[in-house]
Amino acid sequence: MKMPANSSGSILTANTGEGGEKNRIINPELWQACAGPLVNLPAAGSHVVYFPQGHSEQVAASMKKDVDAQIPSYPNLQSKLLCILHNVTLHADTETDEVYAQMTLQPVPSQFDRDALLRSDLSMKAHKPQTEFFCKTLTASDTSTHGGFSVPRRAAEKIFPPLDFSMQPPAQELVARDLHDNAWTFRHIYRGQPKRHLLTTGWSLFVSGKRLFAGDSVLFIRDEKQQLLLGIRRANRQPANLSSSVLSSDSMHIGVLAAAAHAAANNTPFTVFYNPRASPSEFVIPLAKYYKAVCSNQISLGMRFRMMFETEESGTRRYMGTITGISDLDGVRWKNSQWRNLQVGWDEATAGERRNRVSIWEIEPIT
Amino acid sequence: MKMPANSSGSILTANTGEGGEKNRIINPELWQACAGPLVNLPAAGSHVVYFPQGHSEQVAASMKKDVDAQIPSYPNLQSKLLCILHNVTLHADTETDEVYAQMTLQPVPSQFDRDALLRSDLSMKAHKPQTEFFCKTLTASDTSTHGGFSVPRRAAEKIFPPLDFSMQPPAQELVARDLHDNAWTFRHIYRGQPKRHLLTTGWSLFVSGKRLFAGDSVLFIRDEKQQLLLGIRRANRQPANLSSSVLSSDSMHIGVLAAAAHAAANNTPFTVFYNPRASPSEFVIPLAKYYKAVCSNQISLGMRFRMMFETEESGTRRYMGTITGISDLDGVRWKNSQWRNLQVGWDEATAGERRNRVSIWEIEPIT
DNA sequence: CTGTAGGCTCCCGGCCGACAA
DNA sequence: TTGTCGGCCGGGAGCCTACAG
Repeated sequence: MKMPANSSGSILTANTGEGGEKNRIINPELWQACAGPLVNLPAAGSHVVYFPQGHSEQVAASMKKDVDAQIPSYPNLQSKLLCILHNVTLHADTETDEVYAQMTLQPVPSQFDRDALLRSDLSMKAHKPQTEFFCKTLTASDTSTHGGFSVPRRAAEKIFPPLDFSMQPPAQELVARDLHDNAWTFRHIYRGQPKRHLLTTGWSLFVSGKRLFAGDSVLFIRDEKQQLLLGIRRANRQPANLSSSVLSSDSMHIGVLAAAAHAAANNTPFTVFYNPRASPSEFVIPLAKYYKAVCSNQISLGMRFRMMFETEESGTRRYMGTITGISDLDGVRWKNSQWRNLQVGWDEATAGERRNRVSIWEIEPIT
Repeated sequence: MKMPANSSGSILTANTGEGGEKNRIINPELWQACAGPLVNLPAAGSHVVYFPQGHSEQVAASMKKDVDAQIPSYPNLQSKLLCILHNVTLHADTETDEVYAQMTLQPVPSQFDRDALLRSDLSMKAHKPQTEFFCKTLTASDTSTHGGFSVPRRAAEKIFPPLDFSMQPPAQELVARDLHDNAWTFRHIYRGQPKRHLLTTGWSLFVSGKRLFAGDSVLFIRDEKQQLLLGIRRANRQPANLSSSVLSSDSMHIGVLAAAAHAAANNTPFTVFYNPRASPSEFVIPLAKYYKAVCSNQISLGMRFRMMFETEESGTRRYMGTITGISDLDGVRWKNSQWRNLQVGWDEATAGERRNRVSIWEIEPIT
């Protein structure tokens, strides 16, 4: 297991995977765009708090299977581990383009470390401004074999190179690279009555190559070098890697807990995968963020708060809610855990899909 | 976790998976045909020997990643566990059609149990005769969009319903069901100069639907009800589920060992997946087969033996070899393990791809 | 007996504007 | 502003035979 010494470096270091992925750097801006606006990975070298319970939840979500009563509890494994984050690498599944991050964590004795807190704090402030970016959910027409892709006007004007309007009709060839650095070329044309931006030749190859369907999203960004990049986000349709056919979900859950327990007992490094779009919540939290929330938020029943959510088109908006209870999510295995121990209600009735349990560092109290 | 009482029943019980797979019975004959002629699952209710080391090897093979030195050793976990096999269910990956079996094992105190041995013995004798079956490796022409599928003459005559040769040309519609019980229809026609059997209309849909390429194999069988079934076997091409993006391979290996260790310590059931075409060797061995080998085979250096292998077209043949050494495969974690502790050489020089380590129950000594 | 290639047909992939939400 | 449809053209999917190994 490698453990590079660059604990400073950039916020996101992209790198090769465990398996076959060639030695290819994943573009961090594109990864971030695919992961969504709420995702903010902690910096390599900083201190973090790791929640095995949350990790287990991600496994459950990926397998579409709840934690089984068979799973032994690990009485020596605490509900949170203070760790140093040695390494963060960005990845994308070669088959599905699903983005995920690999993190190497090493538990450290949990004595207060002012220096660690400061460094963690620094990494948090480094949240980059959103790059030039647009995201569109594909319509039936966009994905049918009958035609091309209808580009939203603003998107085309903001992201694509300007067309030469002296041509009749104005058109150009676009080249955009995906997470695996594959180049896709499209004919971009401005035509029709009324006039509109369209991607024609090359588009259907992309749709079939990525196996996209109506409801999936495509996003374009322009990176710092003015290069055009594109990524995809699949709709939350069912057929995920349901059962991996390699390991039972029980063994997976046990693997998560046993690996963390072993690492905690020996203060040795261990590796986790964080899958931002599969997981309901981040389970590796910057130490500074954690401390800030725990120290400053005085939690009480009836307390009002705001919380960020991602919108349909990859924006953010805040919803307001009220704390209705404080209790263990799992009183048997994880007693007195802070993982989603706040029961909440939401102001807006449409909030059916929002979670009814959150952790303290996810919310902003209203002062 | 269910634990049905039918410890007698049929050799192979097919059932639903952990995850979403609908409540669908996988046809045991088709599963067996896809798994290959050497695969012989132990019967539910019988006693087996489970080798965590072999299980770990399967995980490594599935991830294309060797076991890492980071994995803690489980000193309390023996290299073999005597278990009762509560349940065996057959599965096929919804995406790839890869066949695998889920087994529920429960460790039992390892005292000799004559009754268990007998029952295990019974299950072994029940090896069914091969059903009517053919298997063909797809050629470039079979998979090109230019044409259909050329059916080997003997195969068509043995498996397909007879054609009405009064027609000009003789033709019929075939319906065959795959592992997921999806029906595929093909036009079967006998034409050309010289005459031959071909599948035309419908064939290309099947090829693209299953994402088959030249080198992959397709197989047809007729089950007891004279129904036509078809399965596929992919060539050993690289892009497997390299990294699952859910769990690090370290955690997977730990999960395998920790689950087995926990089950062994408490005599509670645990679940494993056996993937016949990914794994180099079976790691759940019928107790009778194990005992027979251990008791009757007097192993010595220089001993001659035969061993079964699968041929190109899903037949079997024996190769001869000599035992060249007896030693631990992994002297650190698995001392004195019988898992592939025999080093061997093969008579035929072309045996480059054959393994140089085997376990005692895989070979037949030459008397 | 069966793999590949050439020929031929026609279906549907894919580009267009019309129209309406 | 943009989703869907009807029109329409051309390339390639797919059925056939010929030929060779």
